[in-house]
Amino acid sequence: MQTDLNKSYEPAEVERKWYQLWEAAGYFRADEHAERLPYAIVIPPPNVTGVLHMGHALNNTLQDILCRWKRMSGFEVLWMPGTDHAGIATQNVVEKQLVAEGADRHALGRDEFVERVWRWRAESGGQIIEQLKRLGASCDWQRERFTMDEGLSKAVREVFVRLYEDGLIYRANRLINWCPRCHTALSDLEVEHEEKRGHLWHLRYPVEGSDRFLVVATTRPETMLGDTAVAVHPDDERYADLVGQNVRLPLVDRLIPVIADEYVDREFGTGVVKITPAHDFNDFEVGRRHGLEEINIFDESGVVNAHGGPYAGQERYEARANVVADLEKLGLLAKIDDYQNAVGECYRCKTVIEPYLSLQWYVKVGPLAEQAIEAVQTGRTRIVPAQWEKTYFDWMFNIQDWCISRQIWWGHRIPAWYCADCNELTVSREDATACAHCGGTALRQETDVLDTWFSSALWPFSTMGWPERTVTLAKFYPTSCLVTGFDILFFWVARMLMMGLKFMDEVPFREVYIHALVRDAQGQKMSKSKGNVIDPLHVIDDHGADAFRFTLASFAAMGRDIKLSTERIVGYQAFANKLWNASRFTLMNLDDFDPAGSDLRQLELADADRWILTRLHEAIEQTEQALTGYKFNEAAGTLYAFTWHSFCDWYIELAKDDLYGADATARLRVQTVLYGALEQLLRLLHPFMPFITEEIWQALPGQRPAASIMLARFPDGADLPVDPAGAARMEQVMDVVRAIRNVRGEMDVPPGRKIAAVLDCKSAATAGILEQGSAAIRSLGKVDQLTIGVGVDRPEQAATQVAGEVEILLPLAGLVDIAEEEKRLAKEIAKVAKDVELFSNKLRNEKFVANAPAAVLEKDRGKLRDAEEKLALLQESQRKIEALKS
RNA sequence: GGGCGAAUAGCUCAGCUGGGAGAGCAUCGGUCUUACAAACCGAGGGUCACAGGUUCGAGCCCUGUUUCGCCCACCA
Repeated sequence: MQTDLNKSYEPAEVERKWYQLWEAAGYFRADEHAERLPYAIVIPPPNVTGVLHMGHALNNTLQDILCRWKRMSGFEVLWMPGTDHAGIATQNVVEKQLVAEGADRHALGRDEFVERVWRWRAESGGQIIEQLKRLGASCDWQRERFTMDEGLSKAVREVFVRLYEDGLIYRANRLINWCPRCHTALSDLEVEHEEKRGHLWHLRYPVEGSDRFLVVATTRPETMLGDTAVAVHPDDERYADLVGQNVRLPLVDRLIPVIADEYVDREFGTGVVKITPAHDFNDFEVGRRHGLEEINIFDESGVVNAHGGPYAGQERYEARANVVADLEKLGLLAKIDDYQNAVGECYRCKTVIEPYLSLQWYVKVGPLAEQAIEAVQTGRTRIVPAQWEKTYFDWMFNIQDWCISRQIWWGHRIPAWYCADCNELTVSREDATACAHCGGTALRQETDVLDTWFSSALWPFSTMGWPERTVTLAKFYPTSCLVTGFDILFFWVARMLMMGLKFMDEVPFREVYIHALVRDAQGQKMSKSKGNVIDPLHVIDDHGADAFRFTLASFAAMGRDIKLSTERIVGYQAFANKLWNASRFTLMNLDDFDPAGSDLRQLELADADRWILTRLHEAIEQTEQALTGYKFNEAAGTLYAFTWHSFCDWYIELAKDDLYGADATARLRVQTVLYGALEQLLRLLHPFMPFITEEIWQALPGQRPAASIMLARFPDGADLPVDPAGAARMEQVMDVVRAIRNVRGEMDVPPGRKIAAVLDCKSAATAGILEQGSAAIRSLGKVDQLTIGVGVDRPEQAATQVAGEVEILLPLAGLVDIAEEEKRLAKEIAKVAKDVELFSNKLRNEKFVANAPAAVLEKDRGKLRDAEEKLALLQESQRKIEALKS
């Protein structure tokens, strides 16, 4: 007995070997000219700055499972990979480098800086691609794209210009979310609201020409420098007489009006609100309604500007402290309450957002959203699990125009040029050289770049060569499925739907599978910039990629959070090891076996064979079905249970008798079944555990139908001889073995100790079945003297157990003492008696009998019958034991 | 302020359209039985968060409550 497999499974070497081979052989490549039906997935492009974290690992494992499964199922599979330029995140990374070198981007200048970012990318960007390969991702790497590629940039310009020409892109001077650290505008989505402890300051504003004060409540006292009104509710009688009058704004000594506006909540605070149109979204609206001046008191770093008078030059929090102190000195600080409210933060750097008045570019999303809503409503794109459709609709129905301009340097520069001569705007696909309006050549390009998500939104078609009408697009668009986390449902999924429908007249994907997020121990979302990531590469190093992938697949069912446990990974590592050893066993016994010379379907099978093949058939069907419904955990569970508990625990053990016996025909039969079952099992497992399955598959004897398991066909249950009756017979034999083991275990009979057993059957048929399975009963039950029959001679002193139609009698002589058996019987009887009680009560219930479906009734009646019979037999034994004792 | 999710064995979690509560790990007992001690055999362990309701029957459906988490939102 020998095998090519090492004594223990060493993932590192195996993984490296096969991945290299697969890639070199071109097995990941998609052929757009192929006849086969297409199956396409575009990868959610990780940030080029990214390092593989648990979220990526889960996301890409699931995609790889789908791709490998579909590839094996006969589809032409395109898994399109690539990375995202991640404007702000990447700029931040390079800026930090510059700072470390004692430089900054402004000193470098724009062109130089952008050059530097490209260089950074060439040198250290995209390491995540290599990490995805460690995971086993079968992407078509030759097609790898980057959102700043020439082709994708062309797509971005085309889309921008077309949207502009359609009136769906416009500029507006509004209050936007400004990050004072990143120095750029952000979209609403890019602001994260964080509940924070703060204060509510009550400030007293003197009413002009009176000795009265109006007390306003604010969470941001420093913004009072930019107040241009004080507002009360129109129906608030307390202040009715003051509307139209002025208050004198302290510190800056400016007269501002008291206005009335519905926006004010009379119940909150004092019912008086200071209005700072340039630094608060509500106040901005109020200001526009009342024609108030908008005084911007900050510069782009959040430092008070010249409008802040004496506070000019102070950072906003410094100014806050000083304003409060100064007001207090003047006796104008009425009180300070503790207060908790949601503060907006930059999603990239967590700096508190400053509402900031500026001129920005917007996409008018209403018309685009309409189509995208309809596409999901009509099922042209299906979101799985469907609960997310509600979230999608809620957002889409209330969607706001999208601020797309960013004041950073790394990204797609907006293709718009300003004419110095006529002041008009030229928006152009090509770099403009002359004004489209006056022909002037004194043009200056817009310095803003586009939101990174603008280019991401085009990903499903820009990566396939759009705006050219490529063969790739014709073959693979719309894609089959998008696999992603819910955190980017709005950022990305919704926008891809809008852009796909607008520019391709077709949804970008037929299905969206939304999986849970992997969070850290605190339940915090893991993210690239937070630095709270756990390195999946360590997991792969320690436990192997296959075990890791299998773990992730098993976790995939969870609603929203996944807290990865090392224990589970260790458990699945043991599973990989189990598979490895079962394969070693099989191979050890196949040296004289040639698969070509023997066919499963031609064999005269034994019940054990029928049983394992029937179970395998079920496992195949269940796996297929689970994957179709994106129930990765169910598929993993099915495979785990079949492999370990059916194939290893039972079939391999059953096989040993025939493998080591004298009957050459029996040996060949079992070899054929072992080989066939294992070979199919490997293919079934391959999408989940690509490396170990390939390693074992390649070690199998004989000729295989494909050069790699990843090119082999996914198992088809129809190829297997299925025999439920044979399987059921085997189950009867197994029940007897279980019963014997149960008694042995309960009585602490050492596994090495052989015992005698008498099986008293109710029918000759049952006796016949057990006779067929007698070898299994002997070897698995560790029985040396076995008697099977109907109404056989019963030993005087015996431990009794009942399995279906069989009474199992294990002679006690010399085995254990009677007291032990008495205890065991009492326990067993109590258990069965509970069953009898349960079912007889149930069946005595007239309403139950009247209402329950016939099938349920029949089942319960059968269970009651079985329990009663079992109870009677056990009680009979109990009586005998009692008799013996006395 | 809306919306969503979670609550099941000591731990981490499954449980699909309602029909006698499951897995892995951990625990206890017995084993180095020639693929595997990363293993084998056996056992114990749950008022399915709480309170009502619908039903012959509820972990599952309905109502309410509590705790935790997330998303969205312009109440200073």
